[in-house]
Amino acid sequence: MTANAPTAKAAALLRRAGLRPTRQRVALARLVAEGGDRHLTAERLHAEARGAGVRVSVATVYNTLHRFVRAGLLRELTAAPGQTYFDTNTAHHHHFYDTETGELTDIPADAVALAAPPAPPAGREVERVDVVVRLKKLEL
Amino acid sequence: MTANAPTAKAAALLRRAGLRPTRQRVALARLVAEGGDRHLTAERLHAEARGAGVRVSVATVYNTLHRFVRAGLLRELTAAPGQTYFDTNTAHHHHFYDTETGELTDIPADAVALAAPPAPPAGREVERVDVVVRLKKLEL
DNA sequence: ATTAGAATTATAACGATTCTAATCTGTTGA
DNA sequence: TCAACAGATTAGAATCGTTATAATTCTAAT
Repeated sequence: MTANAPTAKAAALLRRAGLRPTRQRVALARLVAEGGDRHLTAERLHAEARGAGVRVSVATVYNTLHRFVRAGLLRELTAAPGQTYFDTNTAHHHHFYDTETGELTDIPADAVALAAPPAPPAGREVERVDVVVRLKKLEL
Repeated sequence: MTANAPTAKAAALLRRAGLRPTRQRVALARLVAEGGDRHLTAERLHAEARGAGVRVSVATVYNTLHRFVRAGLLRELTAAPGQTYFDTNTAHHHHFYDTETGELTDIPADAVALAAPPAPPAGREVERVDVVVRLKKLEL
């Protein structure tokens, strides 16, 4: 039996990002990478990990998610108060936010054209531009 | 001595909005109206009220802010997790968000031109589009 | 004045997140 | 190979902003 391939890949990914490939990080990286494009909460990822038989604490899930963000593996996303989403799609794009369900859906970056906004104040530069299209129930 | 004019104005505003002009609401409405365009937190408004000698509980500040939002007197604003801002400028506009300080600054609506985004899913319509330009410290 | 309904309150509860301090693990280099 | 140190993980407590509860106090209309 050779070494587990997806695990080795995840470990390599972590090493490249300058993160020690611990058991927990490798497991979380795999769940993140293999889940396709989606908008994860810490709670959800924790539940998935536990469900997959990975022993990991909430604190570690939070720490790891934040490290992944700093490493560019995830993007933090604020659409609603009291819920931080982690977007596995790190490419430039925007979101629909359904105010009824709390669901987030991607909008391709090129579907939203932006004119140049005012220059940022002194000593600051634009990190990124987030567009959130808030959806409500259709009223007749 | 005639009746206090700003107080009477605030009471009339509340009545027009279908809200009973209680002592607390009148005081909060005055603080909101007289503070100019800004981005308030519940905590800040509570502190201002207490500082102005108004006896009001946090619960009432939250209730009142939400009622003001429903009445169109304020706009709720989500830019960072764990902090809900209430914008006294209810006109259509966007924001700079300073990731260092948490400070919000207005961007006029016409400074950001949007191409039509994809059609919303069935049964939904666009409530509004929020653009947040996230600022970071200038790197050399 | 009375009264009914609405608003306010203190306090407890809540969910999401972070902190703490102890324990464990991965890596390095002898 | 293994000792040792820095870094990572942990359970659990603590903290944050916010909301619920249930009793009390107002407001407005009679």
